[in-house]
Amino acid sequence: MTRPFRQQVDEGILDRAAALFARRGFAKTSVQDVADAVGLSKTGLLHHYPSKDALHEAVLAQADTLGARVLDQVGDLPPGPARDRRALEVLVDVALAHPGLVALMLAPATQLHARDPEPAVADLVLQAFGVDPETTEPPRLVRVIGALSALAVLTLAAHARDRTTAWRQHIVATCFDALGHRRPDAVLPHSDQVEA
Amino acid sequence: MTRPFRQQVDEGILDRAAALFARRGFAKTSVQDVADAVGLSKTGLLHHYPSKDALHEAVLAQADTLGARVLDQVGDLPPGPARDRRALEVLVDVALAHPGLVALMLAPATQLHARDPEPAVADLVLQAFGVDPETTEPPRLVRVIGALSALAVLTLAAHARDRTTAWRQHIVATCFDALGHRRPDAVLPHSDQVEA
DNA sequence: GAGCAGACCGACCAATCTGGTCTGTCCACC
DNA sequence: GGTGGACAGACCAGATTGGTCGGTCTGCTC
Repeated sequence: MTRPFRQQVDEGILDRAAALFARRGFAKTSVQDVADAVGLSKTGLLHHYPSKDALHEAVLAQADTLGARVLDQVGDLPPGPARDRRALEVLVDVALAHPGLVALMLAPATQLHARDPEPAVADLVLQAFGVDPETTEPPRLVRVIGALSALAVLTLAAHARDRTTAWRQHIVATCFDALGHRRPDAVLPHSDQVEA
Repeated sequence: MTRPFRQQVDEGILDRAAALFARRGFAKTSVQDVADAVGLSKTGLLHHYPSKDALHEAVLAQADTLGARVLDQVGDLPPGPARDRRALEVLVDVALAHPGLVALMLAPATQLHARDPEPAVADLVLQAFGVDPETTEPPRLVRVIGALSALAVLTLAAHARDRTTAWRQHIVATCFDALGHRRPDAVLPHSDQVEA
C-alpha cells in the first residue's frame, strides 16, 4: 500500500502542476505555486521532483503518454461522426481523471493566439480528430478547437466541483454538438465507456 | 485625429492587458509583460496608465462597460433559443473586437476551478444567458459554460490570425450548437448583425 | 525659430520573489 | 533503537518586480 500511495501523490502533483503550466505557462509558474496547489511545502515538493525542470519533464512525459493513449483508441476508425464521438468520449474520460494534464495537452491548440505557447503535445489529440492547424479548413478547424476548449474547461470545472460522473454525459453531449454533426439522436453511433 | 489615435492606443493596451490578466491572473502579469504585448517599453506604458493598479482598474471598468452593453441588447427577450442566439451574436461581435476583454469577463465563469479568480464581471454575461452558477441545473450550466469557453478561445484565435470576419459565422454556429437547441436550421430565429 | 507638451525610452532603485540547499523533525517499520 | 522516507523551516544568491528620474524626439503654436 505504500508504493501505490506514493504513486498517487506523484500523479496528483503532476496533474496540478500541469493545470498551472497550462494556464500560466511554465515560466510564470513558481515551484511555490505548485507546492501550494498540492498542499506541500516547497521543500516537500522538491523531495518528489528534484528540480523545477525535472517536474516539467515529468509532466510533459505524462501528457505525452495520455495523448498517445487517446490516439491509440481511435486511430483505426475512419473519419466521421462516429470517430469524433469515440475520440470525444475517450478524451473526456481521460480528462475527467487528469484534467490538468489534458488542459496542458490542449493548451497549444486552444491558445492559437499568444506567442508563448508551451511546446506540448496537442498534436496527438488533434490527430485523433484528423485536424492540422495549418491546413484544415475554417469550418472544421473552428468547430474542433471550440469543442476541445469547452472540453478542457468543463472537465477542469467538473473535477474541481467533484462532479466527474454527474457531468460526464453533459460534457460529451456539449462537445459533440459543438462539432456540428447534425443527426437525429437515434442514429448517433453508440460507443461504450472507456476506462481512463 | 490626434485624440482618436490616443484612444486607439489606449484601447489596444486595455485589450491586450485584459488578455494577459485573463490567462495568467493579475498578480502573475508584470507591467513588462503588458508593455511587451503592446510594443512599448515599460516606461512608455506607465505613461498611459500611471501604475499597474490604475491599469487594472481601467481594464475592469472597460470590461464592465462591454458586459453591460451585451446584457442591454438581450435583456428584454424571453428565455429560449432565440434569446440565446441573439446573446451569442452580440457577444461574438463584441469579442471579435475586444477578445482580451471578453476573455477576462468570462474568466470567472470558464475557470470555475482554481481559487485565484479575477473578481471580474462574468455575472453580466451569465445573466444574458439566464444562468446562475449556484442554482442552474447541470445540463444547462454545462452547455452555457462550454459554449462561452469555446467563444472566448475562438475569438482570441480569430483575432490573432486576423480572421474575424471569416470565422464569425463558424464561431456563432459552433457556440450555438454547443448550447444544444435541436432544431432544423430553417426554424432558427434570425437575428441581424450587431455593431461592436 | 523659440518654446512647449506629449509620447516615449534607458538607467536605475529598493523590495520582493525565485529556484535550490542545508539542517533538521516525525514516524513507520525492522 | 536504528534506518530511511516524507516532509518542513531557515536561509541564500541572483533574478524580477513596480516605479522613478532624467532625457530624447516629434509635432504644434505663437
